[in-house]
Amino acid sequence: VKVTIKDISREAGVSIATVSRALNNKPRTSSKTRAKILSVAERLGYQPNAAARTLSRDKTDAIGVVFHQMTSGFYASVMTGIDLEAYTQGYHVLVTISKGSDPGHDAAQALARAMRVDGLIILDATFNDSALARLKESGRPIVVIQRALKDPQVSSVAPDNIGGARAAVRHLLSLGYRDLLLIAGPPAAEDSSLRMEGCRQALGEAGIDPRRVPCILGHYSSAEALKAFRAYCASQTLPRAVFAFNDDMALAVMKELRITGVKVPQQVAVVGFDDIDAADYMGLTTVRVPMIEMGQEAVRLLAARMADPSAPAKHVLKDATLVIRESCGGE
Amino acid sequence: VKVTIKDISREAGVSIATVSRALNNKPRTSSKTRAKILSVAERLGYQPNAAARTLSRDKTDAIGVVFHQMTSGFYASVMTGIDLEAYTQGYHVLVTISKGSDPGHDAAQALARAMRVDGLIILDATFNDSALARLKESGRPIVVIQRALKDPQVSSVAPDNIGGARAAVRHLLSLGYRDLLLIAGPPAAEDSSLRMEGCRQALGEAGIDPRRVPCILGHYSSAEALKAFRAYCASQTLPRAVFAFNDDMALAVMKELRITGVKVPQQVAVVGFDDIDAADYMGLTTVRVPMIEMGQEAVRLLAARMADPSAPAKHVLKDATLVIRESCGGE
DNA sequence: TTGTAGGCGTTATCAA
DNA sequence: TTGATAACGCCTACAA
Repeated sequence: VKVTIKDISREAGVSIATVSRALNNKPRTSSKTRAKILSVAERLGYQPNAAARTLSRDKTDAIGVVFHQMTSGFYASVMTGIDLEAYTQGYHVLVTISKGSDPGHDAAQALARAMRVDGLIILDATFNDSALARLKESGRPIVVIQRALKDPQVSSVAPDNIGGARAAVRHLLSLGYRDLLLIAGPPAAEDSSLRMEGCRQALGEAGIDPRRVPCILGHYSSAEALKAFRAYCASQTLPRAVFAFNDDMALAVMKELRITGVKVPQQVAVVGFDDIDAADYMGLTTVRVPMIEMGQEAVRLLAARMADPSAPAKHVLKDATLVIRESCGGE
Repeated sequence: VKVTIKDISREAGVSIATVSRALNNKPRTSSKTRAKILSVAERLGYQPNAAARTLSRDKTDAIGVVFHQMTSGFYASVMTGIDLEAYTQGYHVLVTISKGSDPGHDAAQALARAMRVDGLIILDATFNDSALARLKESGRPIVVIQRALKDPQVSSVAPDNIGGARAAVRHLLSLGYRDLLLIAGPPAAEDSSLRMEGCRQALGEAGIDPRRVPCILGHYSSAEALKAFRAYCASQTLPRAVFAFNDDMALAVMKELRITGVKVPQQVAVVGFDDIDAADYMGLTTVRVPMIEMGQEAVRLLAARMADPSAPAKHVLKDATLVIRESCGGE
C-alpha cells in the first residue's frame, strides 16, 4: 500500500525525474507525458511522502500551535480559526499544550528545531519574553496571539483590550453603577494590564479615581477567581457590579452568586470578557473578542512570513465589542 | 543554526555511524566515546531532524486526531487528555477538523498515507463505517472515540452510554417526574441510540411504556435543539422534565427556559450528558463522561497497536456517572 | 523534452 | 568497538 514516484516511473515508462517534474507542475514537460503520469499517479493512488519531501525541500508544510490549555472555550475557538485557515493555505497543524511548570517552551523549540514545523503560533499567556527570545533562535517565523507586541521579528494579533474594557466600564457607569469590583488576570499578563488601562480610562472620563475602585486577582482562572471573590466578600460588602477580565472568571462569580441566592443582575451585575460559548448560555454581558478571526489572521501572518522571511512582522489589532445580555443591562 | 550528526562526528573525531549509535543508545559503543559524543551534541545543541529520521526508520512519532468540531467543550477536554498522554508517550499530535460536507475523511487519509502520522484517533461522530473502511486501507492503526465498535482492527473507547442514560432517567423517575421530554442526537449516531436504549431500560423498569415518552431530535447541536424544543413547546404543554442527550442541548434549553421566565427546576427539571465545563457554571445535573481519561486511553490503545500491529484491537468502556446539581434534584 | 546522478539527515548492514 | 556505505523517497542541477 505504499506507492512512490519510482512505481509511477516504471508504470509510465519514464524516469523518476520526469515524474517529479510532472507532479510538481514544473515548466519543462510535454503535456502528453504529463497527462500520462498524472493518470498513472491517480490510478495507483500516489501520495507524496511528506518526510522525503521535507528533507529535500527543507519545508514541512506544517505549523505548530503552542497552547496554555484548551478547555477554556477561548482557546478552542481560536484553534478552530487556526485550523480553518491552515487548511485553506495547505498547512498541517501540530499542537502542543504547555505542561506544568515548564510551559511547553522547550517542546515548542524542539518542534521548530527538529524540522517538524515551518513556523509557530503561540497561544499562551504564560509565554514570557525570555522564552520567546529563546524560541526566536530556532530561526522560524513566530506569531503571538493575545499579546500586542512591538517586536520587529515576531508578528502578533490581539484584541483591542483597552477599547473593550473601556466599553465595558462605560456601560456599567452609564447604567448608574458606581460600586464596582474588578477581577484582573495575572499581574504579568500583558492583556490584563491593558484591560486595566481601559478601565482607568473609562473611570477617569466619569471623574472617578481608578485607585478607589477595588480590584482582586483572579489569574484568568475560575478557581482562583472564585477564591479571591469569596475572600473579598467575606471582608467587604457585596459590590453592585463586577467586571471580570475574562468569561471564565465572570461565570464562576455568577455561579457563586446564584448558589448563595444573590440575584443577577438585580443585586449584582456581572460583565465578562471574551464571549465564549458558555457566556451566551448564562446570559452574560461581555466583551466579544473575534476568536475565530484571530486564529485565521494568525495563520495568515505566519504564512506571509514563511513565504518571505525578510518581510517585516505585522501587528494586528482586532476590535472587541460589547455584547449586552441579561447579566447586566440586557432587556 | 542547523547542526547534524555530521557536525558532531567532525567535532568528536568519529564517524557518523558511531555518532548515530551513541545518540540512540545502541549496545556496541564504548562508554568513553559515547560520553564524548553526548557532550559534543549537547554543546552544539543538536536536535535530530525528524524528517530524516522518519525516512530512515519509517516511523513519524506523531499521531493524528480527526475532529468534527472543537468548540464543544467535550472535544476540547478529550483533546487535553490526548495531548497529555501523547506527550508522556513521546508522540507529537497533528489535528484536523472536519470541513463542511466532506467530513475530513480524506484529510485523515492523506495524513496517514503521506507518512505524517503513525496512527489516527477519530473524534468525529459523523465518521461513518464506509469512511472508516477507507481509512483502514491506509494500513495505520486507528482508535475511535465515542463509538463502541466491535471491529477487530479498530480499537475504540466510549462512555457507558446505556448505563449513563439509565441513571439519568432513573434519577428523574425517583424524583417523581413522569412527564418527560427526551432530546436525542442524530438518528445515525450510535451513542445517541445507546442513550435512547438506556432511557428505555429505565422507563421499562418503572413500568412506563417508552413509546409514550415524547422525543425530539436535537442533533447534538444547541441551535437545532433549540429549534426543535420551541416547536415542541408551541404545540404541546411544557414537560415537567427534559433529558437532553448532551450538555450543549441541555444548556440551550435551560437558557430558553430562563429567558421565557420558566423556573428551573421548580417548573421544569433539566438533565444533560457529558459534564462539560459550562454545565458546572449553569448548575446542570448531568451524566459525567470522563473526557480527559478517554483521550488518554485512546492514545494508550493507539500506542499499543503502533508498537505491535498484530495485537488485537481493544474496546474500552468508561463509566458514566450522574452528577446532581441544581437543575434537577440538587440541594 | 527527458534522463542521470548527487544530495537532504538518519539509520542499519556490513566489514574491518 | 568502529567506519564505510547503502538505503529511505524526493527534488534538482546538469547532461544528453
